[in-house]
Amino acid sequence: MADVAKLAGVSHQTVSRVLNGAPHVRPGTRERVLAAIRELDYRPNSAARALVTRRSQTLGVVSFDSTLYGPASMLDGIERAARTADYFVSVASLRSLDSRSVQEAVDRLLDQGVEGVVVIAPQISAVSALAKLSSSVPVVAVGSGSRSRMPMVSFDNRAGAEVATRHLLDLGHRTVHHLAGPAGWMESRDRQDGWRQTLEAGGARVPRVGSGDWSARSGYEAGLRIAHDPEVTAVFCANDHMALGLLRALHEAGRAIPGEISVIGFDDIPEAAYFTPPLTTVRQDFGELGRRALELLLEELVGVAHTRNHVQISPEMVLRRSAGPARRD
Amino acid sequence: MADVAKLAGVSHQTVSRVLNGAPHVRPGTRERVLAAIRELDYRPNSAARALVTRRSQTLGVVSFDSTLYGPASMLDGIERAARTADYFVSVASLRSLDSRSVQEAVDRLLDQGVEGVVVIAPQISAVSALAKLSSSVPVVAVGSGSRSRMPMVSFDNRAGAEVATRHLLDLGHRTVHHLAGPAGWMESRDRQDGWRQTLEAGGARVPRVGSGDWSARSGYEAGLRIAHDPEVTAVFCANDHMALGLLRALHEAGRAIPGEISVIGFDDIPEAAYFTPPLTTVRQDFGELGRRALELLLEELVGVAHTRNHVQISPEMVLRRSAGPARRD
DNA sequence: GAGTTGTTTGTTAACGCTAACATCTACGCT
DNA sequence: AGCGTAGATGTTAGCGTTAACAAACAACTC
Repeated sequence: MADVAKLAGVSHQTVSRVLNGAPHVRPGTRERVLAAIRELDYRPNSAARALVTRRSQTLGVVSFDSTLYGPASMLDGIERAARTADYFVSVASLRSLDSRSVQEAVDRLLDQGVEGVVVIAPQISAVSALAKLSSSVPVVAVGSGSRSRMPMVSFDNRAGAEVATRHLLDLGHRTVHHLAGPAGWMESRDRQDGWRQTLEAGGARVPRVGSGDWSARSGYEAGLRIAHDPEVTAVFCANDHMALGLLRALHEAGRAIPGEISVIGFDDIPEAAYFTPPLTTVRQDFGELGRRALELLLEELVGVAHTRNHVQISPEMVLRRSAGPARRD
Repeated sequence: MADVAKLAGVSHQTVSRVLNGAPHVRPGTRERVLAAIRELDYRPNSAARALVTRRSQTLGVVSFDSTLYGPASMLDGIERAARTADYFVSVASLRSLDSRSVQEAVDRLLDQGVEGVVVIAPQISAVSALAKLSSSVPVVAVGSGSRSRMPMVSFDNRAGAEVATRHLLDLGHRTVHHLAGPAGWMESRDRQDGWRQTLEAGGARVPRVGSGDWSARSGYEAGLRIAHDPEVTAVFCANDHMALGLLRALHEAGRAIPGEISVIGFDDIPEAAYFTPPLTTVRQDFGELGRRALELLLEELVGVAHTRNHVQISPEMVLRRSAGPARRD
């Protein structure tokens, strides 16, 4: 910076002024400084700036399995939003979701000097870990739906489950089976609750729930178990991947979809439209979720009075061909 | 830090010494300092440290569409590897893949003071942008396969295409059609080259290639076009998503798979095993790829003599049910 | 023309840390 | 005892930036 100042014939402070767009710099001077900067290919040192301003311009994201479509999309949305707000994004992905790991990841980020943290951690344990995390910086959770006091943005999983279940009931199915996600996940719980409530409200019998681990494999295994159960005419799966596995198992067992069994998923992953048959599902806009999370974090950062601590986004049903009317026999 | 020093009754330099594990600190003193650190919940300021050491402990990753399974997995692999090497990772995702965007993203990262950059940028234009990028820090490209001088790690896409094509030929198919990826991508080009060479080596006719944009939708559209072409008995798709769309279109047209048409994909995404039918494909271990890229970057960072500038990983064929023997009629 | 105001620039002092050197102790050797 | 040596600690000076203040100058006002 001293070099630039010398070349432009001004003091280093004036250089700093043009860099930061401070007022009261004569246009001619500004030009000379800019020219010197280009000439020397000068880049301000962010560490020095961070040291004196006490702002790192960096936000942290801790993510669980960023290989999955949901987390990856949220991360993407967060990054995009952060960039437009002129922040950098540093990621820390978790190996496992116990509260120690979450703590550790947040610590790591804090050590780096992030100004705020977004946690993509849908497990109940993770959120409770966060709740007791006395962080020096704002933290917002995303993708979960707990009732904790922590700021968070999530989908209305319950409402999503309701429309899916209702849709099936309206199609004439006597009841709807449910393939839930793994225990401990907020999404699993809320979707299951929504499903159950809808069944009860509709006066339908509530069958035993199966559960998987979100993977297609686990959906397949569940499918094997129910394929020959004549009771089952409609299944609401907690996510599309499991629905895919279920479809596969049903297909192998020779069951017609939706002729004999209707299936609805959750997420609307890009592939869902090309399953056999194309999957009726509940769409979540993960990118939007990430964006909103960052928005909320930014608000906390500037200390806006808590307008709204929880943001909920409504899911939207996508009708395709895997769900149809119940057979009248 | 001064507070810690005072509490422990030592100088700030001694605190620095225990923080950095410097030798010549009496165990008793170290204990007192550690206790003071815990007591005050002190965290070293990374900006100050970066300023004086000139090392940010941060690596940058620029990624194209981190929503896709491949990039997301690589990012994940990179992050994990970076963490074990005690680096932070900062991400910048691109909107588009023109050379200006790449330039911009790398600049952004550089402004932040990263010590090195991994670019997940499979487009030819991106790599050529990198080549002329005179960066002050090491850069490695990943997932591509150009012949440029830039350090990079990639899959041997050509070899992958060869085994897939050969497999189909060995199954008795007179020739193999190809559904290529979009123009401008290194993966598209290399896979297509591998396919073509194998056909030529086997004395088979080289049919016209179709091409998609990696999406299931584009695969579906291509499928619609070839579904009624009796010439087509085997298709090698440049990725699994397009294969999924193709499968769908073929299914709708009533073509039996693999009875009438065999299909092979590329990537082995987690869902591939549950397609209808389960997809024979070529597996890429994206996580491994990311890890290796980081390894290479780390080597550059410590200035190891260029042992090997290009790392290539061999893909592996995964046999499932979508490819079978040609009908003898 | 002296005082007042506003614009433009420069000077100095941090920010929190580590590197380099300086100092002080304890110990062993002759 | 005197000296050298190594270990343990302290002191000082930066790293590159911005904040706060100071100074110089121009343009007004009355």
